[in-house]
Amino acid sequence: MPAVGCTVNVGRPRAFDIDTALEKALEVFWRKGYDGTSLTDLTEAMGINKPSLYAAFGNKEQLFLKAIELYESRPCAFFLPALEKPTAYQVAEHMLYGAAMNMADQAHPQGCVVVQGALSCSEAAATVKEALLNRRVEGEQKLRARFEQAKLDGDLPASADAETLARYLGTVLQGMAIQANNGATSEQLRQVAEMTLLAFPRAG
Amino acid sequence: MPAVGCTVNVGRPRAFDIDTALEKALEVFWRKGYDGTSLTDLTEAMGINKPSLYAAFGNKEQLFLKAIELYESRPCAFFLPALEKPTAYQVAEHMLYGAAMNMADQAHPQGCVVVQGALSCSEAAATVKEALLNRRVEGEQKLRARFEQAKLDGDLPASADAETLARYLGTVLQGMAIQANNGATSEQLRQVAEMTLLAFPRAG
DNA sequence: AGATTTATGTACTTGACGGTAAATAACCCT
DNA sequence: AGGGTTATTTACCGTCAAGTACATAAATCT
Repeated sequence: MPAVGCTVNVGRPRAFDIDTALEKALEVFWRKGYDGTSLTDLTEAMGINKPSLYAAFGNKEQLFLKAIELYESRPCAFFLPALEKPTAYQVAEHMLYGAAMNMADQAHPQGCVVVQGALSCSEAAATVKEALLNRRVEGEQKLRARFEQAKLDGDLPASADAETLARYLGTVLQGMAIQANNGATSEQLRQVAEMTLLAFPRAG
Repeated sequence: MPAVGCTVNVGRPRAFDIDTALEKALEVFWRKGYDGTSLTDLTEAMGINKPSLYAAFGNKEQLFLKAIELYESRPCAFFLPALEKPTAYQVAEHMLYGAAMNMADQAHPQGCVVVQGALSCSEAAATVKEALLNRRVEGEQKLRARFEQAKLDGDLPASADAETLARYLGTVLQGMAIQANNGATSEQLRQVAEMTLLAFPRAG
């Protein structure tokens, strides 16, 4: 008897790597959005056929949600480390420069799948739209919490409005996603980051 | 014989108002995006059936492009007047406050159809995606040209980088569209506008 | 009044969509 | 070697997509 609650090595082995397949799916969703991506787009990119996709990922919606998780853990991995920088200004700095570098990176589609994956969409995409919206809002809440902490730490003036700072930063970051779609380069986004920081309070 | 080159009043008259039908179409495209909008969505919102839609507007793509023209002439009418303000700073000010007011306005869908109408989309939407991208880039070029003029006028320092200023402003404006989709209020966007202006150079 | 012209309503075509049934293939375990 | 289990392949389902043919209705022109 195999160990309980453990995936046993029984049955025909999967012929594809589930992680690289998910990466491929993410790339398609990123370029085409949820509504714009068909199952045929997905299966072609992933190199598998539909029953394999459904067996491994559930359905289109669940596949998308899993792709988003992958996105946050890898292509968009600059976000969380930036939060841990010692001062609010450095947090903003790393976040903005990280985004500038990342969003125009030619190694993957431009922009941010959390912004552009299901912004305006059909009713069929309502769930994923909501999921993306929540991620955007949560990201900003994390920024806000970080800036509240910075006020306690004294590296933001007590008069600073953490919520507005977070929203300002979120606005620029999300705007950068559109800019990257417009064809802006990393260098051009870096200049935007620089300007953005001019409005950012420095010391307590 | 009727006047040459003039639409004559012959045949059964159209039973719907073509402008209000276009307004309705714009609203649907705005909320659902190009890929997310079906002809059924359109005909229901417009109160007509498909042959009338095709006779009046060509097809889905042409209808979308006409809706965008309407958008720029009406819901997004703050853009061009802002360009005519006397100084670069005032241009930025009016643009940002106009956007803050407009994008979260509950009288129509939130955000900006030029940003969210076909950001990530299917190949079928390639033409409209391109059209929207061009509009975004052209808007920024107009800003840039206005700021170049401001340097000549002396209300921007000669050292100012008109292109970067325009891109910074474009980034925030486009970011505001996402924010409005996130549920941000006009007041919250106004605060973002205020912060944005802190980075904007004032006098020569 | 009758011919002409244009819009409308119904019904249809073709193809793509998301999703699945059933048969077969490849592995592990005893 | 054979049974149990899981993945793959092929073919399919029902639905809805965009777009259209055709008959009919409502106006103008002569």
